Amino acid sequence: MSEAATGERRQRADKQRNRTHILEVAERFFAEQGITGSMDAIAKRAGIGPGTLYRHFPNREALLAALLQARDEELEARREAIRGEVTDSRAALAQWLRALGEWVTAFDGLPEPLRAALTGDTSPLALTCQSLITTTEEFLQAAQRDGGAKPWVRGRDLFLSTLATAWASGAVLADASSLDALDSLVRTGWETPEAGDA
Amino acid sequence: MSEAATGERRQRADKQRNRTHILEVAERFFAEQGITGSMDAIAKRAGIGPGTLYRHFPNREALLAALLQARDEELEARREAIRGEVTDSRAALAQWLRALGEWVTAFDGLPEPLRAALTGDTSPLALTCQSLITTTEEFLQAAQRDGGAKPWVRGRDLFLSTLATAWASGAVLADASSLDALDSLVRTGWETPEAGDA
DNA sequence: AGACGATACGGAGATGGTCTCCGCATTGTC
DNA sequence: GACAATGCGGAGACCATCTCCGTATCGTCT
Repeated sequence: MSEAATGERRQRADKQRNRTHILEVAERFFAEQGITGSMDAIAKRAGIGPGTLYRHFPNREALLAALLQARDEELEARREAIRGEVTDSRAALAQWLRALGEWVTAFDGLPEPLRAALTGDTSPLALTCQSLITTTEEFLQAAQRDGGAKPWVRGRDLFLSTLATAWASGAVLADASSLDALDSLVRTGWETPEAGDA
Repeated sequence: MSEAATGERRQRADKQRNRTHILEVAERFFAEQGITGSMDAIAKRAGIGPGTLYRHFPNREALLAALLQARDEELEARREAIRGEVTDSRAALAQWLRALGEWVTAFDGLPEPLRAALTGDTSPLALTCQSLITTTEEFLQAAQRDGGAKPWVRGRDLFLSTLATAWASGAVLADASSLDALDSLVRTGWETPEAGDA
């Protein structure tokens, strides 16, 4: 009864094996085809039946949430790196937002369910979003204390902006300069003017 | 051969009747349910078969494009009103962007296909987008001539920002202040600082 | 090792959506 | 009133999501 401590029976070995295998396959699949690809196709590629896929992850969102949780750790590492290396709080916020932007562009179409998670609150993605907003809030507050960011801006708004920019960037494949333009548009929005700015 | 001038045969009366009827029904439907609602449901509500719907509009985008073309006229009227009434070019641009933002929120989910039309270029919505970008460009250039907008901003980027803001605003039902926050974030991006600003 | 209960798997199929095809009805003309 | 030409309707092909249950596999207990 060693598993009594966790209150749950230990799960079967094949189940665990299947779960990690599904995640590996889904990660490649989403990276290649975007997150709207057919679920049954993922099951087929993983060599399992649709029933098995859906027992592990009851819908696309749940699968996505599990995938992102793994990627979350990379982002946390990035956060710690920025905290350790970047002393200027304004630059730190900028770098964090950049990291966030890259993270959210990992899979094509990812911004959509993340935005939905902000309203739906019942989504398994909601937790991930919340933690990202919190981190953004921390960087933002530090920058605001040092006068590097405008005091009325909120972390949630910056997160939404990042999401929106990533969403829009799906349209600028042929025109990468638009992405930079949007980024700097937003950045001008939260940053305080440098001394000597027009 | 009075129709030879246009190069086409005059279409049957019932066809024309059906077309306008479909448009009326679809407009209400999209306004109520958002643009992702079932096409067959629209046909049913219009009292016609799906085949008829698809013969008039081969897909959702085509239907949307026809709908927006009608709404386009309202927006053009708005544009002329701004041109006539607002003398300050900076304020004119701001008002135009506001009108654009409202226009694009008329149907829930509209930003998505509009963004897609910017890349796909084969979309029937591409023309509409292009004309909106052109108008934005005109207001922007006027503002830039008068020193009211930063010279490096492009009309296309402002249009994308408006789209992105409208997209994000789907997430802020419970929190309307976020929408204002995003708007002002973007506005700070393109506007030149007023004299005496921080 | 063997047998038994619990657990997980697989895939057939229910449901719902997009879009097509073709026999039939409606229209406009002579 | 008859005859092309044109448009209509809806059955159904196709694809996606997600469920259900008979069957296979696993872990355990003797």
